[in-house]
Amino acid sequence: MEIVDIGGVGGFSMRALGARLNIDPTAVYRHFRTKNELLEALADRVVRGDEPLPHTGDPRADLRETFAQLRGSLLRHPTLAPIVLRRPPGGEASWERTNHAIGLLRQAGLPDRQASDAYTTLLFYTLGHALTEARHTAATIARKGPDATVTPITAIGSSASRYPHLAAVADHLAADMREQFHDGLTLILSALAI
Amino acid sequence: MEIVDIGGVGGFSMRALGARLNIDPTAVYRHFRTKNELLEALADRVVRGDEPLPHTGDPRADLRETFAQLRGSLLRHPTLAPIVLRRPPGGEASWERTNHAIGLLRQAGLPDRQASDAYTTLLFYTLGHALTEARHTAATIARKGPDATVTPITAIGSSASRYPHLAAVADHLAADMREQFHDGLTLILSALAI
DNA sequence: ACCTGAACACCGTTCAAGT
DNA sequence: ACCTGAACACCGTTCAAGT
Repeated sequence: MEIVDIGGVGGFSMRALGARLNIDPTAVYRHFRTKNELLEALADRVVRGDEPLPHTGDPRADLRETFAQLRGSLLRHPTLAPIVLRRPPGGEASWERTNHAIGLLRQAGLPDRQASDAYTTLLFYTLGHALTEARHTAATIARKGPDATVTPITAIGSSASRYPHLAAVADHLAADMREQFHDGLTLILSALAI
Repeated sequence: MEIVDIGGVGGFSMRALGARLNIDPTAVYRHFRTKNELLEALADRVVRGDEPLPHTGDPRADLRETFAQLRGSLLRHPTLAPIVLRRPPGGEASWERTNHAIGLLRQAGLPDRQASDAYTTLLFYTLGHALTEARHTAATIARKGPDATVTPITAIGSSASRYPHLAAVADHLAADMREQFHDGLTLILSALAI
């Protein structure tokens, strides 16, 4: 995880891992069948995150919190985020979080079909949002090193005459993504009447 | 694009491209600075898609259509989908579609700030949804070859006792993803009062 | 049980040389 | 202007051999 956080997924190789562990690179194959399996184990740790799943008793608050946790964890390991999306469903931690979230939606009174749809919508929204933000963070780190301050997404550089609507809302598009994430979450939860 | 659609992004290499074109692999560097730049050009073609942007005059219908187009294009080139997400904003085709969609949201009466937020929400929802479906499609193709019928996502194999909520809605989670996509879109558009 | 080290079959990219 | 081909510095993975 250290190697990935510092050098990005691109900087992670079996040889780099071997060097970090003072071990022959091929020794890793005793513990993971392929490099991909190793990366997926890292991805599962990202989905789990550091904090315990929220249990305040308020489904709406807990739903906001679990998806905020997921977003936070993805942003803490930005270069790993695409792998979270790529890996097939089935990781231990992702099932844990899925089961918890669906439980909250059912607790909020949604019938099974709606709970399932709502979960899918919330998950995809969170993944898409976090990954786009993560992509930007990863690009900044790649350019300026791991300690660089991550600037807000730069305003659109394109000609205002070709893309007038885009130019009109450019300032808002560039605005704080954390706030945008929570606003979007609110939007979806209201639509669900939660 | 042919190489990528058949063998996946993993099967695409400068040497493979050279062989396909009966050309020395290094000749490609006369036309693209890096392999990544070449893949991003492909990703931009995926965002553009085959169909023209919808202009029926009904913002709600056009919004549904443009995001459905994007989803369709992503699913037609499933292994390229993660690259669409990874690349920084700025591709010609993606700006075209962004400008068009924001125009529709403004036409529907949303103020700039809300239009910006709504666009972000709709885009991330569509990307996340399509990419997860694409991931499944790509996995099926990798397992069974390019002509295999893509089966619906398999029901959860895990123990029902450990994840009771997940087991309860498993049938719905496994259901038709196209319908789920449109239901989610409806949910978000209603929340926007469009 | 775990690690080593040579080896295989690949990569992306650079650069001098050709036409 | 465009292509070639050798070369560089890497990859993931396998496998026989060691302890």
